[in-house]
Amino acid sequence: MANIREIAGLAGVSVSTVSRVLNNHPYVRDEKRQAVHQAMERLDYHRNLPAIHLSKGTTNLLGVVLPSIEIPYFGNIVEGIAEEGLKHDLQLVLIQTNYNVEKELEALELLRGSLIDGLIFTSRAASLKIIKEYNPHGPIILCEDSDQTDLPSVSIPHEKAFMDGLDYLLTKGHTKIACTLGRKQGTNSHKRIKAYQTIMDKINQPVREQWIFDKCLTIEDGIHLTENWCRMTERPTAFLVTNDQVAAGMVLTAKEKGIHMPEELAILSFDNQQIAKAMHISTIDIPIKQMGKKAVQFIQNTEKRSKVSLPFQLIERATV
Amino acid sequence: MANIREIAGLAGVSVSTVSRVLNNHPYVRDEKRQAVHQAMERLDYHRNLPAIHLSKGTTNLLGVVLPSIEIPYFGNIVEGIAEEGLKHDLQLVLIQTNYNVEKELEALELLRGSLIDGLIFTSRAASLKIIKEYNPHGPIILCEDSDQTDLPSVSIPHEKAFMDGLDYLLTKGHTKIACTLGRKQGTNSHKRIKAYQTIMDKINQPVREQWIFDKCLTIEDGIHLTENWCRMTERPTAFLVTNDQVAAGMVLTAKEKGIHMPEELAILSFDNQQIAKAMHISTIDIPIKQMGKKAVQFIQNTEKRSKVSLPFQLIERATV
DNA sequence: TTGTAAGCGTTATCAG
DNA sequence: CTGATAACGCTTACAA
Repeated sequence: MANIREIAGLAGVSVSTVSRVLNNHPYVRDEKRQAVHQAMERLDYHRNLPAIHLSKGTTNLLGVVLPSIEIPYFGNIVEGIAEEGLKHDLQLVLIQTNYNVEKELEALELLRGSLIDGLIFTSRAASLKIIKEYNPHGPIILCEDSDQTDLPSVSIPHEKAFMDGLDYLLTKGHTKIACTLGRKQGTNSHKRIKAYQTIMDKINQPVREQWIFDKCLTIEDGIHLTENWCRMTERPTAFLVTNDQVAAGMVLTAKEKGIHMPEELAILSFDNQQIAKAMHISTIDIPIKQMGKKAVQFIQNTEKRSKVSLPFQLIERATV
Repeated sequence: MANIREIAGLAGVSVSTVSRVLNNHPYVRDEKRQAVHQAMERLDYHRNLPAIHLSKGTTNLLGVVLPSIEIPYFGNIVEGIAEEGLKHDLQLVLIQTNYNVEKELEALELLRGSLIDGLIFTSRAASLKIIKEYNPHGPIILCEDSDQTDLPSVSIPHEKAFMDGLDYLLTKGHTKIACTLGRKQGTNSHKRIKAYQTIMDKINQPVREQWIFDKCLTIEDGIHLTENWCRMTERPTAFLVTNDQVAAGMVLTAKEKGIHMPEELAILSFDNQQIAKAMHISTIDIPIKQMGKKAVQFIQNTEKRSKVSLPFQLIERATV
């Protein structure tokens, strides 16, 4: 693999000149520029990225932490990040964690080790305190409804959205409402739980712990949930669930069991993916891709606010 | 950011010694090792990855080319790659292409530029000829049912699988069979088309070009397809479709329109994702994750064959 | 066991 | 406009 020095030799110029033409600097006489180009052609020259990275101190690589790529929500964020990243010539390094703190630390070490210029957490298990310690090494963006302002964050207002969802169920006559979460420990889930408690208080309903279902993320989970619901002695009449996948699983199973929807069982979910539209599931639209894009804009310093709150929208369909 | 030289100075040893303890080399007296560790602690030392990469000539970074992360099939492959990559301490660099050849070339340039040690094409638009040219710069693996042997490939035997699927539809009494593809130009699609032609010939049916639907990948596509089907003058009684998403869209719409399945319209798909099970869709299971894993094993030289053919399995459910 | 020194391939400063 | 030359931070012969 020819290097810049060999090019310089063959072209009869100095390495600096070669570097200049490589980086499209002005102030290079055209003859020399041509000579360099020819030499590069002749020796089939191609730049060595790690060398450039070392010399420059930056890599144009962006780290993305996500629990699992198979959960559409995260896939969508990545899609948004990729789309916006493309504009800024950024490549993505994916760190799949399954909410394993160790893996998240590895991602942070990539930042500290200067392999990536910035890091986006689509979700996290590690504590904010730890994450913040890495901030000096590069921008870190959180895709969550965060109250702190040390780290930029982008999200919809989950508490408000969850309250709106519950209110909607209320107006439809439901008071016995259950809900599901993806991961109770998450920031977004905390907001959702808070909203749940607020509304239950407001309508003088007890907060039944067993009506807050944790770890519900997939169609499969939705199926089990409906089966579960059938066996319950005291049954909620409505569910506000994690995402459209869970809702889909619930709806499919409910239909099979001849459960009347939405009279007997109403379901409202989050995300508004294709599947929700196809199955006429009432849902709260989240601009997921947009979140990814905004996150990149934070990295690029295009976005100056420390917290961006994106709009959500309730979509009325057939399941409520 | 402290570097190896400063550590050496503080610890009273040479840089080589520091490097040795950094890389767990033997032949370092314990005292010195301790001293180095202390110095690293004191100066909060952390290695600089690009420097290591430049020096070593490798990066432990693996490139993954995929059209879109939102198509579950590709997401699954990536999941498999990530899982297996984890074992070998590989990080993933994602290159989303939307079948844009330019983007694929960029990925190949990352390989040539020594940023990634290997590259996996989960699918491709670029010609084999071009891709092969980059092989000297690192291993390139194709996730497709390829006939060439210059580049390692991993796939199910698509022609056989498609024929089996068609045969199955035949045994169920269907002769007027249509099919859908994700992208006609793809290698896998070619195999599928070939199988389609073979079987249609065998049963003396014409190959109706308008019964081969291209660009069918999503639930939405499936919905349109059924709507389309309703308007057709001559209707197929069965579809062998790209994937479970398309099938799901078709089934949902068919049910809404009161179309009798499988009598009036039978559907067989590929992949066997959660949604297929949930909706009782008959499908041909593909070990997608396994494909990703095998691809990584190729990169790691764990797999010596040039072509790996994985088993598929027809899953009988309610739509045929 | 340990140290010296020569890379790895660029960029960037500074003098001309 | 151009060229020396010193970084960038680490690995790895080779010697000792």
